[in-house]
Amino acid sequence: MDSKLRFLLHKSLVLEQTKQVHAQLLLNRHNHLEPILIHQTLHFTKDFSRTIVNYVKRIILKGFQSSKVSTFSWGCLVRFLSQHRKFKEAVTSYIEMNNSGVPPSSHAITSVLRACGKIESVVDGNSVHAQAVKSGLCGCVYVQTGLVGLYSRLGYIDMAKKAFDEIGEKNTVSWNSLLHGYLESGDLEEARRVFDDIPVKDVVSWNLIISSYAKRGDMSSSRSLFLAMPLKSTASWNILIGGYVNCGETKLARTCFDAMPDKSSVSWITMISGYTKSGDVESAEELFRQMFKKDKLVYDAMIACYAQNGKPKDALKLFSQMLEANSGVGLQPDEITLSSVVSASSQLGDTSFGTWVESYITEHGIQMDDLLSTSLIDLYMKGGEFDKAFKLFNGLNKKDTVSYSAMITGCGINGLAAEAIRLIQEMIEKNILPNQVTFTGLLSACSHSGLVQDGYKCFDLMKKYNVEPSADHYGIMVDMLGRAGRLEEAYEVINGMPMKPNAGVWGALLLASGLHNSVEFGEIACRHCVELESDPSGYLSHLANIYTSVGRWDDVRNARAKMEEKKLRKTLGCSWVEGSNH
DNA sequence: TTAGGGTTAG
Repeated sequence: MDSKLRFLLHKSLVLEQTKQVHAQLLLNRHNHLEPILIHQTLHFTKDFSRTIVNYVKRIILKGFQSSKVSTFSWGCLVRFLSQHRKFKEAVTSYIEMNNSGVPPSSHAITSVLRACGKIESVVDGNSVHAQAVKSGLCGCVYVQTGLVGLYSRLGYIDMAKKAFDEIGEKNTVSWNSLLHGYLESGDLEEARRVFDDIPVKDVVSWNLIISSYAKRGDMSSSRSLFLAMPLKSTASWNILIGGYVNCGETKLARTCFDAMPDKSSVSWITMISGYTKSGDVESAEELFRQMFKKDKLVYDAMIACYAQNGKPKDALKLFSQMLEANSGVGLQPDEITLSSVVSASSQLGDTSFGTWVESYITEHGIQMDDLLSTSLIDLYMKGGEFDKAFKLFNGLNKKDTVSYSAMITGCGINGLAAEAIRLIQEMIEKNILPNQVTFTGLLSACSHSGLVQDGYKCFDLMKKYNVEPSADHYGIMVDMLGRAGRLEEAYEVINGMPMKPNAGVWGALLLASGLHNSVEFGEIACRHCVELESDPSGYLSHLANIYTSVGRWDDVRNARAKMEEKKLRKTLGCSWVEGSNH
């Protein structure tokens, strides 16, 4: 029986099988095999699964007879969490292990050190270091290398160097961790020296240095090192692609993508995100379609692509496909998926979705982080559910420019100008710098509430914080002055613009001219709008309305005739193009 | 030890 079970345990198990085998173990009183079951299950689980974590945790918390076994099992769990990027949970589980008096294994220590580095927790990192010393595991190369990695990531390069020097037999990983430290600290010269000193360079050594140049936007150095390296891994290619994507060189990125021999999921995602940034949704879709096996991150990337490029309906459609287990996909969304999805529903103005997301989060144990909260804040503010928005806002771990901007924008839409002004004052006091988005929200708050004085003040504030006003910001100013009937002033603002006014700016003046029946400014604004836009009928009809309001019937007829003429020309143009195709 | 997915406007 024992051997049969052991055989079963060597196979890859999905949760249902784990449960069955576990039941059999218990039935046959083979409890001593539970740790192996845990190990195998976690070892073979490719995609992160919360149900598996919970299941394993239940077994562990029940307790084992020997502390050695407990150490082993906890180590497996902490490593699993850290490997699947659940760093906070890895640290929490490690602490839980400590609290139950189980001594750490070197596996647990190295995994938790990595996690501490990733979440940049100095306090936790230090206490793990102290424990490693106490438990005598500091002589282990892996643990020592883990310490180099931790301090490198935390930015304590001197500590990293010290830990590195203490390693008796340094392996390439130890060297790479130190290299990483110098790269992180921005000391390229020393990094280069370390790189040259590495006795046996592996792909990671090369990849680290290549990626440092790529991150700096120095693609020519990155590329020449890439060409010089002896054996390229998929990661090397991906770094190069990512570098080009970050510089906006989508075409060069695509060339690399097409040239690389073995594409990984990362390659596809990087390329899709490149198209997302350049706004080329079709190309992203094409890649997504071509992908054979789509993992969760690819779905995330594609949903984000839709959400970021003004296609919220497509984002939600893909999200529901992702959830559908019977379509063969059935992937679990996490906080990252949901933040895009919430953003999409916000664009559609569907507040009810926020409630759904919040209950989904509690039901599935998803951790709500600041980015997801921010997208919910945006959603609730736009839907006028201020209490919910403020509650989330006050609960943020770290308020930043984006979350403040979401609040201010929401205030702007709902006419809460005073609140918007209070918020920007608060953020400035906290040294959180406003950006273009913040000011768009703030100015439109003033505009919607008719607070011209405050609007000017806010506009001046832009200079103070080195935010270059865009044409849109001028547009809001024009809108604000125009609504207040100060058309002359609005026109002056347009003439004072450092850039060419766009149709939005002139459109704001035209709208205001309509509100205040000004033929003079209406004509000027309309003329510019017609020049700038391919379809002028809306502008012309607006002008016609202004003529109507002051009883200039000849002009009304003229304007309408012009509209007909343009419409006709457009139709003729279209049919000519169509005709030439045949 | 390297490479991939997220939030605010228009």
